[in-house]
Order: sequence, then C-alpha cells, then structure tokens
Amino acid sequence: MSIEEEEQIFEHNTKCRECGSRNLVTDDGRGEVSCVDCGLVIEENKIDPGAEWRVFSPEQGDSMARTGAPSTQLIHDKGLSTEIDWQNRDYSGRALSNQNRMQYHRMRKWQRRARSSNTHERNLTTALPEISRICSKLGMSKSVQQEVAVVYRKSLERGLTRGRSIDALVAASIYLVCNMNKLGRTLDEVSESSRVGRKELTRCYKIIKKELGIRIKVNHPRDFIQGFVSKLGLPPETLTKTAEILDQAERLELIDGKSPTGVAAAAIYIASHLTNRIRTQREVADVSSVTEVTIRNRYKELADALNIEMHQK
DNA sequence: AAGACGAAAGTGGTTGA
DNA sequence: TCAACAACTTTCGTCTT
Repeated sequence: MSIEEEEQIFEHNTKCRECGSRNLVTDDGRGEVSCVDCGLVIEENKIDPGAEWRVFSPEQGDSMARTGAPSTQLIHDKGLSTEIDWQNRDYSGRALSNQNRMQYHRMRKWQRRARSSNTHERNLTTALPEISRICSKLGMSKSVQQEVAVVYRKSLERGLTRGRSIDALVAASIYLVCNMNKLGRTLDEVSESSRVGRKELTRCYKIIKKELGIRIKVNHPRDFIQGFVSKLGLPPETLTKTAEILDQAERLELIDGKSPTGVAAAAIYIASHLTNRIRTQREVADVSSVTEVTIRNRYKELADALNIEMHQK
C-alpha cells in the first residue's frame, strides 16, 4: 500500500466528511462516531468494547470476565496479535518433525511480516518501547504512559514523524503529557533521560501541540513543589509551608510572568529556612534547574512582600 | 571555606510594528 | 521579519558566617 493510499484512509477516518472538522467524539455505548461541529454521525454500529452484561460490584465484574490481557496502547498492535513461540516443540514439549518445523518456520516468517507490515507499525515498534523506557526512568505511572502512547500515535498519524527523529517525537510527547497532567517534570529532566537536546525537544513539543490542537494552561509553581521538596529530602511540613508562601504570593500577584520553577524554588528555599530544615541556594537550584541568582531574585521579592525575616538559626 | 550577594554581560523567547 | 524587551543565565569579585 502506498503512502498516499494510507493517508487517504486516515483522512477518511478522522475528518468529518461534511464540514471537514477534526473534532470527532466517540460514544462507545451507542457505537457512534460523530462530528462535534456539525453533528454528523460518521460511523455507526461500531463494536462496543465494553462487556455486554451489567455488574453490581467489582468482584462480580472480575468473575464474569472471560477475556485475556487488556488491550494496551503500549504495544504497537495493542497486544492483540498472535505470538508464535520460537521453540520447535509441540504443546507437550516433544520436538517437531522436520516437515512441521519447516511449516512453523514459514509461519513465523509471515507472522513477522504481517505484524510490521507498514511504516506506521514499524515506527511504533521502536517508539513504544522507548516511551516505556523513558517514562519508567522518570517514574511515571502506566496510565500516563498509555496517554503518551496515544499522543504519539496521533502525531504519527498526522505524519509529524517525517524528517524528525523518533526519539525526539517520543520525548516531546512525554513532555506534553506531563504538562497536560501537571506532573511537574521539567524540560531538562525529560531531555536528560532521553538523549534529545533541549532545542530539538522544544521544537517538536511545539509542533505536536500545534498540530494536535492541544491547549495547555501555563504551569503553576505549585505543580513543581512536590517533586522538588522530595528530591531535597524535606519533610511534609516544609511542603505545607511552601504552599502557604505560594498562596500569599499569588494573592500579591508576584507569580505571573516569572518562571514557575524559579518561584517554586524560591518558595522552597524560604520554607526550608522557616521550618529549620535549611537547604542552600545551590542545593535548591540543582533540583529545580534554575540558577542561584534566580532564586535570590525571587526570594528577595517574596520575602520583602510577605515581610519574612530570614535570619534565624 | 562555604554560602550568600549583586553587578554586568549574554541568551532565548515573546511581542508588536 | 525585525527590533525592543523582560526574564533568566553565566560569570566573577566581594562580603558574611
């Protein structure tokens, strides 16, 4: 199948054929895909992936299930393909006859070809493990990984991979999902765990964001303090104090226009002093990827505005 | 000696003509 | 597309504990 044909099919599936809008919603219960903008029902009688029975408790749901592993976004064919074992043994462990061996060899061959038959699939076979790898490195949950995989699949379908490295797109998807969910991972953290440079990462990040029409609210310092505080080995009370400082700062409008990480770092620095668990500017700067200078500037502002005296032992 | 301070020059990103 | 601009960084000499 040529690239053009593939794209045509994709176009058909994701655009409203009436008004061309890409805002489509799926209603699994009714088995419909419809257009948000003009209301046209694009697909009907789709298969409802849910169970056909009703359950009244989670236990009951489990006991009635008759399916295998859940479909997952993290395997390129969503975990739905058949695996053919490489060992030339039958079900009872006996070696296969020569003729059968040849047959299985051919089956495996076609199996491999069928599984990675087109460019998208081939791309995903390298991209998805990479997503898992980086996400685990950054300590992100499986459900978030799934979300990353969805974003990546979408960008792949939009043809955003062409001329860009898979690694970069993967990293950008991860960073995007972090921001969408306010997970408080910095650009640097993602960049470091993915051998993709900052510049390339931001470039791809913007492209995906734009192409997929994802809007992201500006980060708030609050999103970062949890992570920073734990990296500094500070107790919960310091975290609470930090949050208080940010609340006050917000009321005094000291936050807008400043880098959220900088403000977060400064608030933590102050809180660490107020709760007698002092961390140096250097230490705070390291975990928050801002410089000491920025912390100084921010914390001066904050301390002045909030009338906080910093010099106590 | 380590940490904090602040001046000065440089960088990358946003805004508005 | 370009210049102006604010926020932030880098660097470095000085002060404080």
